[in-house]
Amino acid sequence: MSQDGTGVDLDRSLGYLLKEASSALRIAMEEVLRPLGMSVTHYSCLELLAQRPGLSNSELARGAFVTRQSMNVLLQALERDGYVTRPAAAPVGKALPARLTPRGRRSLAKASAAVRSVEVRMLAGMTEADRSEAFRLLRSMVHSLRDGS
Amino acid sequence: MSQDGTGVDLDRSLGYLLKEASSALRIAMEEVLRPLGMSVTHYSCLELLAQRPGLSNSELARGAFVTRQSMNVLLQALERDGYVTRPAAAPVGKALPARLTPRGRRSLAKASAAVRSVEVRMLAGMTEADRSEAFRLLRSMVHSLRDGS
DNA sequence: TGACTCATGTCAGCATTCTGACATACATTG
DNA sequence: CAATGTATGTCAGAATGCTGACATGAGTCA
Repeated sequence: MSQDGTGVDLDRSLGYLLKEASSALRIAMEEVLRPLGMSVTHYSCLELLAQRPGLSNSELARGAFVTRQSMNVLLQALERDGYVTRPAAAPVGKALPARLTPRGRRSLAKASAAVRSVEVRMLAGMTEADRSEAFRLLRSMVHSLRDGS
Repeated sequence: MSQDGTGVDLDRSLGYLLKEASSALRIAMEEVLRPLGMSVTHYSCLELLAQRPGLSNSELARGAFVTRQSMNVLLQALERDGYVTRPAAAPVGKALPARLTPRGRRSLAKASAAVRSVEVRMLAGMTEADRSEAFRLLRSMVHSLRDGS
């Protein structure tokens, strides 16, 4: 509530609002994924593999915004439980291309529907033009942040 | 890259882009806060207390988007290290109003400057109108997500 | 007043993610 | 060819956050 001129005013900070939105989205996703026994990262991994079969552990990590070490832990569990398969040896380099098993695909189907409903809810009240604007603005922020100082 | 009609297309998903932007912001903030020995939640707590002195543990937790249990751990450490003070007994109810010590304020000053530079960088390339739009759109998403299905 | 509901602080245990480190595979460059 | 730089998979340990649980204080309502 205060305004001392030197601090970051949270109520006017786009960064704070961005974190708030992201937090709300994460909570909503966890809510619908919990009944399926799936975490957000878990779902992200399966969704990435469905859209881009053959992604490596490191690529999946970047796509899910976690470290490759974290993704490795998850991938090993998914492999052990039969949702994902990886070849024993790398066809090239060290990267092991991962693929969904039929079981993984079935598991993803339910989760994907649940997540889609969250996204639909999030977009409620926004026009098509709004969504385009949101895309443009978020892309701009990502780009500026990635560019380094 | 694929388009099977049933899945969520990550390249066109506003939710995915929101997560990407939030991740980029978090990484950028961690980068500038690390030299100060401060985590994002740590900084958030101090910033909240600077702007709204007397916030309770639970209120700080909501403001920093963590559970009150997590904030409690942090708050106890901050209290132990002399960045924050809380009265021994609650003036009303069980809520203990926390306040920054001079040391806490000094520590925050550097962090706040660092974080401000990140936000400035994120906003580079956006017009004033863009920022207003971004506010409106993000607020709309938060509101829709909070409203429940 | 007594029963109920809700918010809070806090403890304990668990899950997830991160940082640090190492070996390996490929590309680039001298 | 040898040296270097970059990317990868993986192991180990530490940090961080979460869920579950309990007791306490305040408000509501019959």
